[in-house]
Amino acid sequence: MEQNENFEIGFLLTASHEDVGNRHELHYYGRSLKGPFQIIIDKEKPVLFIERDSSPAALGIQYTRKPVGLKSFAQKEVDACYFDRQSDLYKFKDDAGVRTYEADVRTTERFLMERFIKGVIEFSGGYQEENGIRVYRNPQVRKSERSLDIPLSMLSFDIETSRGNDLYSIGLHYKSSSREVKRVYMVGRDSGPMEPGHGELFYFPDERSCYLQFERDLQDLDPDILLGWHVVGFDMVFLDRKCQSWGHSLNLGRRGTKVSISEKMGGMQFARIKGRVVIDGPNAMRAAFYQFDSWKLDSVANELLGTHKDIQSTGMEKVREIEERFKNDKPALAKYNIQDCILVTDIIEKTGLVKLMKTRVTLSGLLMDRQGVSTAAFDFFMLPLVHRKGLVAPNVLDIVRGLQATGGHVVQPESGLKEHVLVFDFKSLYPSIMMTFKIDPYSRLKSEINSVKTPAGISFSGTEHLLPTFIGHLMQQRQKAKQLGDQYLSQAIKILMNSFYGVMGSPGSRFYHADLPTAITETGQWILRDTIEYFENDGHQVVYGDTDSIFVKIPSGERFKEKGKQMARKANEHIEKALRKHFKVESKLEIEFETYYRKIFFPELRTGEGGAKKKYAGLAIEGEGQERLKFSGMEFVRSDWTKMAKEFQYLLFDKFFNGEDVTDIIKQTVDNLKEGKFDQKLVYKKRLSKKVEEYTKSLPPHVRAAKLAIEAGHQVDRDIFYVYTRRGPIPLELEHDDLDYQHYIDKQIRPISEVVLSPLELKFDDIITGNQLDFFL
DNA sequence: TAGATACGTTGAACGAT
DNA sequence: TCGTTCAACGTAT
Repeated sequence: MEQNENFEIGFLLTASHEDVGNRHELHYYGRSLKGPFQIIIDKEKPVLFIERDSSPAALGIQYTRKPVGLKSFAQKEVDACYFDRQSDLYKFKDDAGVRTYEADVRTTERFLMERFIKGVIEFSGGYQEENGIRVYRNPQVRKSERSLDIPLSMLSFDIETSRGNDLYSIGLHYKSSSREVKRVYMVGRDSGPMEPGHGELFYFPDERSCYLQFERDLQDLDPDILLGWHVVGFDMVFLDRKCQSWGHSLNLGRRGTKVSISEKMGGMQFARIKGRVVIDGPNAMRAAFYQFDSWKLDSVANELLGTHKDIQSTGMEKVREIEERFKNDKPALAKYNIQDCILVTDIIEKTGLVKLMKTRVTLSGLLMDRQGVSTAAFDFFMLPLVHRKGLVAPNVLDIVRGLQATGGHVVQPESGLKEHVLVFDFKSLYPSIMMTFKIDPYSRLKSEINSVKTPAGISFSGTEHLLPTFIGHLMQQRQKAKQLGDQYLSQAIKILMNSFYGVMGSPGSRFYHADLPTAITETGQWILRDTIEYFENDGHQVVYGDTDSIFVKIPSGERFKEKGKQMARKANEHIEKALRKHFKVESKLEIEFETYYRKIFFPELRTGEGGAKKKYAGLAIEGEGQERLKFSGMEFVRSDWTKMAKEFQYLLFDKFFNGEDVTDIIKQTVDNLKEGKFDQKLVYKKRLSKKVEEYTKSLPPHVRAAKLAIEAGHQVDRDIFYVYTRRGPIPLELEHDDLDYQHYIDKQIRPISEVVLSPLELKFDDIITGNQLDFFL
């Protein structure tokens, strides 16, 4: 314990690097209990590897070539080349004319991973106070065994602008464990304060002085996290352009450093900020698997917090209202502005997103702004370990794609209604297959040592492996987290574990090899088929299955919970025996009883014969015996069907499962539609996967709608909302009084109805025209 | 600032009538 | 006008 006394423990927020003259510096920013700190390392040289027998062209670049006792995956000896500057390494990689290895590994990450530092760092040494922050140059650093949950301060901001290029105001909401600040910076003549309780309002004669005060205050508050809603793509881009026009730069980083904004693929913007993590609400929430019908701030706030924005209108109307308030009621605009900032803070706090992100950092080692780059997380774990096994990995660009792997096995169900069906699930199927058969990139290379053969005939070393041990630890840790009720840790582990299979199967990873995903999925297929066969031999009917799940019919009158548990136990015993017998491996698989459906319905394929895969609706019995309708793959769960259609499908199946007449609800829905009662529920939503101009091969309805919206001067982002009128698809932003009810009958109500009508031998047209009476005559 | 494959459905586009 | 193919999207796992 004493040895810890000189070491400070902190949490890393950002990492960057820069060539300073002839040196290369790594810059880490973080926060400890003593406050924010910066660590500068200038003793870590950028490195890549080249084959021993290669002769790089002379480029006039200084570097040191050294033998290091490492080999490539193909067993070629390599030398390390150390460069003074990162730019020299890049030039060498591109122009030296020799194959390089690991030239694309970031030096900032290499430094951390080789020391097993995952977000939490211990450091010791002298520091200098610069720009109000403690700066350590080349301190002693080491990984930490201690856990650290340090509170981070957040600053949410939002700008209001005119339709054109005028800045109206900037709102700021700062929150730390000890302090809260609400301020609005407004351009224009003093028009009095905000309503009491909403914060301070300051006026400035021009945009420049308004922004500069905001920037000074932000630097003064010095938050760890910058928050906002589309804050990068809108607010920062706007302010950056303004700053440029003033000959200034957007200095929102720590120590007054500037924000650099770059364009990603697909037109999305990315902001690099030293010392502060940017959390852009919608992106961050999507990355944590949140789903909302609409990602507008108002909708998300409403669903999550039950609150509403001060201005609820959207599009042109909203802009007009903002302009109106700016002209006539600046305090009201300020109130709107600050409330948006606060909403974002509240949403992020409510979701626990920061806590989840921090937890993910401590598991993967990737800092907060790199979460979601699964390949990088895999590198962070794997690279230091393969180095210690004497190997270096290839560059990602040198990876060649092999044969595409097959996926999971899906059973085609018989269509129609079934009763008393139990669903069994393999827990983390792919990770447990990797553990059972010791599948990872390293064990593939060492397959001749204590070979284990998978059902696909691909071999791995049963003893020389790295990932299976890690997965084992993660699974244990997850179990513990669940017991302790730590949902963030549990979720973070799940995300990480689930990424391994995808990474090994992606040519975007340096550890890709076609044999890895193939071995995993084909083993999955073997196990699923074998287990289905087991259930059938045991006298049960298997009605459906997909990848890691099996749907089994049981006789009526059984106590389903006991029956399910007992069947799962016996199936596990069977699997254990089967894997030992066929492959001489110890099973790490676990199948468990998941759901009891008192009734479950598999629809007929609309395009083809037989029951559709990946689609069903069921009446599940939950814990205390409550009934619940569940839908999988059906229109009810699809975001591109209208609200009317989804509500209709729910009611329809509710009746259907309870053996009630379904014709009434169908007729009623059509009548209500025609009477205009659903006019608010007829909106389609679809994603634009590329820019509108790039749709050249065909012009689907949602793109036509988007085009109209853009022509009318509306801003269209990722999702387009539209309705069908007698003129065709029209974006929600434009006039749409002439709704085409016949379209909605034919394209929404009819297909959903027919799924349950055809097994009842009823015809949709007869029902809505009233002809179904003939049937009873 | 690249995790995977399997699958169903819709409507446009296209070619043959 | 009809049947077929294909682009596009969203979903299950």
